[in-house]
Amino acid sequence: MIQVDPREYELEFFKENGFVRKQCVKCGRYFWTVDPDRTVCGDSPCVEYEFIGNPPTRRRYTIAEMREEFLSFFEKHGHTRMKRYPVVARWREDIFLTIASIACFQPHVTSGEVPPPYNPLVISQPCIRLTDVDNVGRTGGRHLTIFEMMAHHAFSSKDRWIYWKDETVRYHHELMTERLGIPSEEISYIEHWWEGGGDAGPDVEGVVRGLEVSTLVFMQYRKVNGKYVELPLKIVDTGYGLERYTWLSTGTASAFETIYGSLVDRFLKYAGVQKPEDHILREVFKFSGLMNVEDPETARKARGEAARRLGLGLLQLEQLLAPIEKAYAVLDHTKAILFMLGDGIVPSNAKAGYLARFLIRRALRLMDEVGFTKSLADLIEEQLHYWSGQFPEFVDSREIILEIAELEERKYRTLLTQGKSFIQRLAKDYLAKGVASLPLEKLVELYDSHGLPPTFVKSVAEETGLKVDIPPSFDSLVAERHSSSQRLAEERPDFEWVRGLPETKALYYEDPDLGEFKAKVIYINGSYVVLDQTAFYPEGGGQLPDTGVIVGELGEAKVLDVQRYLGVVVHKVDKPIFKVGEVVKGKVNLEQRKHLSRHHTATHILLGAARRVLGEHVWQEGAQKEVEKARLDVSHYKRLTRDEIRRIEELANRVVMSNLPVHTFFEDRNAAEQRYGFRLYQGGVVPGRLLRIVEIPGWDVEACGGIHCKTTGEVGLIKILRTERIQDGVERLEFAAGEMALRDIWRLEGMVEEVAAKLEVPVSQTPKAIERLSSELRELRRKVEKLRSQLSKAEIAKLKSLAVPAGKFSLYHDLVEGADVDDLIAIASQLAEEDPRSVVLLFTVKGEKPLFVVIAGREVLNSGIDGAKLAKVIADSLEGRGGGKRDIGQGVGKSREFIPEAVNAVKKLLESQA
RNA sequence: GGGCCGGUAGAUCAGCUGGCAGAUCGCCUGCUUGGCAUGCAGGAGGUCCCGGGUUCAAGUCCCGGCCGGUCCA
Repeated sequence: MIQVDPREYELEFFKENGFVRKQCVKCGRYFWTVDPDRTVCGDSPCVEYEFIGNPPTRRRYTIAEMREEFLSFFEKHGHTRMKRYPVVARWREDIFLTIASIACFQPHVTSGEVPPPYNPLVISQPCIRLTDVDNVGRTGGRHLTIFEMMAHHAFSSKDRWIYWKDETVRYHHELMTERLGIPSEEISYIEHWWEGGGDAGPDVEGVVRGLEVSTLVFMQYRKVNGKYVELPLKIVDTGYGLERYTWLSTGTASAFETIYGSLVDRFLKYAGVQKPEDHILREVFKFSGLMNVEDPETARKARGEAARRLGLGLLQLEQLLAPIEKAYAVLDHTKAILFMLGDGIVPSNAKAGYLARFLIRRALRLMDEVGFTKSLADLIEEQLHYWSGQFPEFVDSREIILEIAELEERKYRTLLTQGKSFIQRLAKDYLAKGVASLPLEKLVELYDSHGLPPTFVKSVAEETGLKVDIPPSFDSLVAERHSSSQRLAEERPDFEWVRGLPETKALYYEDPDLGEFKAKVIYINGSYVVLDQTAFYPEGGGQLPDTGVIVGELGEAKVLDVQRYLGVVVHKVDKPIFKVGEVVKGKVNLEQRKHLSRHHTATHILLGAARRVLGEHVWQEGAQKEVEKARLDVSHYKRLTRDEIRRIEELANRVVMSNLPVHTFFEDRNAAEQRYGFRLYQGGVVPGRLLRIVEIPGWDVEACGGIHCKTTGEVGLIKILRTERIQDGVERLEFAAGEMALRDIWRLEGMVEEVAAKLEVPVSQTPKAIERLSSELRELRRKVEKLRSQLSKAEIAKLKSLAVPAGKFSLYHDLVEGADVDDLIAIASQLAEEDPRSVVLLFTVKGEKPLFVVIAGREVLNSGIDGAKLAKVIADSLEGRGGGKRDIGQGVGKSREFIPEAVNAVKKLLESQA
């Protein structure tokens, strides 16, 4: 803990209103209060939840009422009310989920690069945090995976001062006391230091009757190499827990009754769970502030105290609580899943999609443990209905949300049934081998590779009789398997040297058809040239860079690569023939540029088509535009059907034929976000205050730096070449546009023609011809099979009359021309079985070399001569190689001339066994 | 993005350290029965995912690809 200057917390507001600074006798933290007699901070665990059954507010609130109370309060105080952001943080590359209201404004607003959309502003932002997932349900609602963080934010700079600590606490206090009616002396402000995501600052935590309801953070430092550097902005980052405020106002036993109202009883009914009496729950959850599931000791203490007061045994109490805790967690998880799917996350084995799947599987597991009679989709539908008044946006995507939920449940069920039989087989194997308990390594593998949780493995395996121990360190063992996997970052040339150069004027934006331009060389670094302006498009947005030439006084140099760094365009040329100050002429390969821009515009058209055919959950997950072809990765929860691909293709080509204009323009980030929403960020994170917008009116709008056609008609034919599933939940469309599409059709045509030529039929008859060919092949195979067995029978009959005596055994041998090894094996094995006192040695010839198979009868085997031994002897005589095992020997020799020698060798060997 | 696991008959899967491709269910035929369920006997059904390589010999080992699953960030 760092030493914080106590003056950070000395606010005018505290002084004016008679607050005193005290140190909690229990936890030692400093806090501010108007009650001079207070000795404890008022937070749990120093006190229990005193608001349960005894709310301090003037009246009870519902979630919707509390949210409105908060938003309108700050609106009245000059804050602009903002719409919520999605729970999936598509505008950020460092986190997948929106974990706090301030996350909406990071990194561009908090860094000072982009001004906030409104200042000051107020928002109620749904947030998802999976870090406390194990606590959900057990702590009565203190931990939730999904919650709304109500917040007022103010971003102050030297030029524009909004407000800072004093006003923040004033607002907070006024809301608590005057609006909600909480007595001033019940509110404590605990001094605290906050750090997160590299930013830091002092904060105070607002606490009432044991419940921490708000955190008021004053972000003002950035931590660089362990030192605190002042930020250009002073940021008021508050967090008011909507669910906690509402809970505080109702004083129900747990927060779940407050948040989910009528849903609680419905879910309990579906689960067949009898709710423990209210006084029991109240006693229990009064102590939930003490609990942290990761530390079993705290849980034991909290539950122990509740059990003592209730006069129950600890075990008895835990058993009583287990089902309802799980039902509570299901309530929470299904809401979080609704928001995740509703905001467009497609469950997957990677990225944000994985988090959705993780939570879905956890919900299903809990549902099974409690015994829910409804499906996950049913429960999510109930949630959708329950929240539809406050979040009407989910109603439109209802069908897709439910379909995904059904699909995920089905996948999970298959995993379990298949996993179950897999574990049973495994258990039997181990038991048969005399192993009494499952090796730990196998347990880890079952989870890591097959997704089978250790508790599940244990219950299945122990039914079969195999013991399973789950060590407490299980999770870290899994982590260990993944520790050696860091990939090296892709080598990129270091362009740090451009720092300080003026930004290059981008002629390619002003006129995409500009092929020739004059410019001044302003810097040279080896083979890298920087000009004052350029028409060469640098690589970006998945679009490859332009090529062409730069002509100077000493001649012409090819442009091999073009990159942009800090607004400076760097041209890599093949010959360093320029000097600073020289005026040069650039010539862009417009032919190639045209292909790239067709592919780029086609990508936008296709994305719009995919969204219309597949649904609103479709997002661009990646794209690349090359000269010959391009690819677009989109999120979707199942494989594309042929029909869907056709419909996308058809729709896209209609847009082409409608010849819509393609508008490109720069717009202020906030204005663009308000106007078009987050759909803008298809290509990923885009920095900067101004966004370049590419709009195909009525079809698609994206923030995109690429070069586009001026109308959709210029794109020409769009042809999807193939689709590929690059990971669960992401489909890749490979396509070509314009001339390149034509070329691909030619390529396909060529292939069909080639096939037809080889089949010697017209193109139109190729399918039939192939069908005939393959059925003929099958027919012939059968015939060959039959003939072979006839051959074998004949050979057996022939051999029977040719037995050669060899000591007390006999030897059958022959060279079967035209047979292959499989035939020899069939013949030999039957003969050897019929005559157990024999050895069968058969040859065939492949090329010049003799192949042999040898099989010994049962009694010969008993005498110690087996296939392996025989093969060795034979191979030696043939000067070849061979081997085998007891049942069979085979090998190859150098020349067929040695065959008699080999036969002799075997004969001698048999005779020697007198 | 990375790790791990898997792909064998219509389905579920065996197949060890390379050496004759299997089991169960389902399907077909016959028998048992008044009919059905069942039972018994027989039978059909295979590009061992694809392409290379190693080897006397590859479902098995190695490399590449395709497809599926799963875990982690």
